[in-house]
Amino acid sequence: MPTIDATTDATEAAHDARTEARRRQLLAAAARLMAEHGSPNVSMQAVADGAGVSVGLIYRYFGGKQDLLQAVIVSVLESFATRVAEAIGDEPDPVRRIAAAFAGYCDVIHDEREAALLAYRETKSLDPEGRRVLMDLEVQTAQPLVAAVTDAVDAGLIRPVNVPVFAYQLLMTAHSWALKHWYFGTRIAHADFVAEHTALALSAVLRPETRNHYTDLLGTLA
Amino acid sequence: MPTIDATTDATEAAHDARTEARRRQLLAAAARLMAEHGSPNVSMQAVADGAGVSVGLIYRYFGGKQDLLQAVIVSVLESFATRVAEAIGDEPDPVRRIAAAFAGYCDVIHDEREAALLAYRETKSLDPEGRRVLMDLEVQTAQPLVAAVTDAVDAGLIRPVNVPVFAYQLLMTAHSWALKHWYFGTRIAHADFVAEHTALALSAVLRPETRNHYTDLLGTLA
DNA sequence: ACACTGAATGAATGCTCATTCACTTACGAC
DNA sequence: GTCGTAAGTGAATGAGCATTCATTCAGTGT
Repeated sequence: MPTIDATTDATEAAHDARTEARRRQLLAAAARLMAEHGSPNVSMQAVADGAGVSVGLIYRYFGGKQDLLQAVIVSVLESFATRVAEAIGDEPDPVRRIAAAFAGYCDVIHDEREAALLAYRETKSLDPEGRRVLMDLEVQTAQPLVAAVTDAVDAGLIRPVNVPVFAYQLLMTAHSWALKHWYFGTRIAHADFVAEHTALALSAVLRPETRNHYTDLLGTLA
Repeated sequence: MPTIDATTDATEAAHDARTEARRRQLLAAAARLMAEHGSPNVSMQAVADGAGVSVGLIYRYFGGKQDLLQAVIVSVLESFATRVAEAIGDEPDPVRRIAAAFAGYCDVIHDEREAALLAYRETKSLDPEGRRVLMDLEVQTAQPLVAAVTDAVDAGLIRPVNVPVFAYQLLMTAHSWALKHWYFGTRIAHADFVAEHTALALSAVLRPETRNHYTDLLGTLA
């Protein structure tokens, strides 16, 4: 039995776990502060204080402020992608899968409104390489929706549309809950917002002969 | 004849004109630089250089950096409002007025893409009072669209919808050309983007019996 | 116990930048 | 021409901040 290897493995695992925890702790503090005040208005000292740690330590985990900001945004987008994937589940009907994916996006945005805005506000100040990563991630996140729309078109359930454009329209609608919360927030409840936009989007593309299968999704537009 | 008053009036007018010109010159330089690099990355020195004046002069025209930023965003939104109002013209058919207003928004956003993004990115760093002003301006800009949708509903041309939500959906779609230009820019021409979204939005809400009046706007969804 | 390794600290460094102000220049009134 | 007022200048000030690094601390193997 390789006792030595086992010990080193165990300690290494413990080490990695602690490192990961620290990293997450720093990211969480940075995300909270940057979402609230904007990255340029948050000093490294403030992040350190927020995490209950000294400034110097941040530099053991991140290359610098730029790197920290990028890591914050990446972690936000990754959590979005994960949650959206979960939300869709295994709905077989492509049209209902569109609705489920859209609702998933909307709910994630609703829960992480400030974080979503952070990504919009601060992306510009990243280096080109960092921006590319974020764009890739976002396109990834949109993939389930694109797939569902493609399936619906292929199955003849909806009229032919420009798939990437239609799918991104839905994505942007979800984002708009965060971007224009000051407007929508006082005019409509989130659940109604989701229902209304689901109905609008589907009403635009459903074929007349398939509309009556989805009256539950069309609401007053049925 | 009040010669003295006339002279003072004339010189005062000339004075005001020069002051206005300077102000615009400074705003233009600031807008260009801030749109490109983001307000926090643009020093007052850089704005001064960009406008070909000295730093100190900026403080004769604006209270400080914060004030300058706010003035830049306000001027951008005001130019948007003006251009949109022009674009709509006097189309009598409410449905076609919706289409015209939407196209107007889209064109303005297309022409001033960077400026539009500036408003999104930097609003957070304004004081609450400044933000309120910007929100008012944006709602003003949306008014023609809200009015057109209201008319269309009242005239029974489209199904009843949540008017402010539907109108803002269109506004956000126009904005999304700027927000996601990295995505749409390589996938669809601007004119096609406008046509596709006009068709989608109208297809969602037009009554079956009125659809055939607007086949030109519905394109492939007719 | 002891030495060793890496985690953690926080004061010191050096830079950038907004803002000020003592001074200069341009210009209209007389 | 010359006086007064307003426009314009740019070096100096001082605050804030990212980043570094000499030092301390804590845990682990022997």
